[in-house]
Amino acid sequence: MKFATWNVNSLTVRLPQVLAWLQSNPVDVLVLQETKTTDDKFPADAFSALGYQAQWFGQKTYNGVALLSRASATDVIKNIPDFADDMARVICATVGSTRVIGAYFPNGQAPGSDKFEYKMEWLKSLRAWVKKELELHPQLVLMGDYNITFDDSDVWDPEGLRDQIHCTEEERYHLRALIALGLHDSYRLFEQAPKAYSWWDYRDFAFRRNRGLRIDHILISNALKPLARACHIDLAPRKNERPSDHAPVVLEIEIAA
DNA sequence: ATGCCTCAGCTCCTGAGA
Repeated sequence: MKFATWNVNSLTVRLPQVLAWLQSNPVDVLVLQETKTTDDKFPADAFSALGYQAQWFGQKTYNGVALLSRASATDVIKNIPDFADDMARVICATVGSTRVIGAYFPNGQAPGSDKFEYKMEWLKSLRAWVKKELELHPQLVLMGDYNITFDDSDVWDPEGLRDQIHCTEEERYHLRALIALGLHDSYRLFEQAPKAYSWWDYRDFAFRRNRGLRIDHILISNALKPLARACHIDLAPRKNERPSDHAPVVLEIEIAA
């Protein structure tokens, strides 16, 4: 099976690119972030025409997530249970034998800000919930736009961005705490080229200069780790004419679809 | 440069993203 995550920065703008990408990359599960559209406008028919079922959870202007799958998705959860949130950030479902969580982690804006505080609270609640999900579902994939780098190797300018948003010790603590639940950064299970990123600022020719961050991750549980076969970031969509600022991340894993 | 680009919306400016 192949699992992928992509922050599309408006599904309205990016729908043709997502459909084209799925046709050349027929993954089994794709989770989307920043759909930025209300549920009544979600283009479910366009995905079903390509053979994908969809689960979606959106809102006006900001946030919004979706889970596309070839096989049917069951036991769907939207947002973190027991965490009151007016932002649409999480979609979770069982696909085949695997529990899949797609998440759009809060940005956090700046250390010390109210939004940073919200990010910390959200991360704490996410972890408590994922812990329970792992107990119920040993085969689990947690993927999405984490808005956190693991370490300097995920950052184009580690010195210049030290302690800046996405690179603070507090954020990285929460990321390591997720790992400590029994999860693995599937990207680093394989040899990767240096300076590999999943997001580049729209400004200042950042993509052309490869000034980016690796903030989109696919974490897999202990039970799935020995089955992982490959993980890569697909740079092709970032070269499109009107690209998202994020690139998709794809995991290949030896489970029957 | 509290700048640079992109997107949504009470749209010709502003807030937010990362």
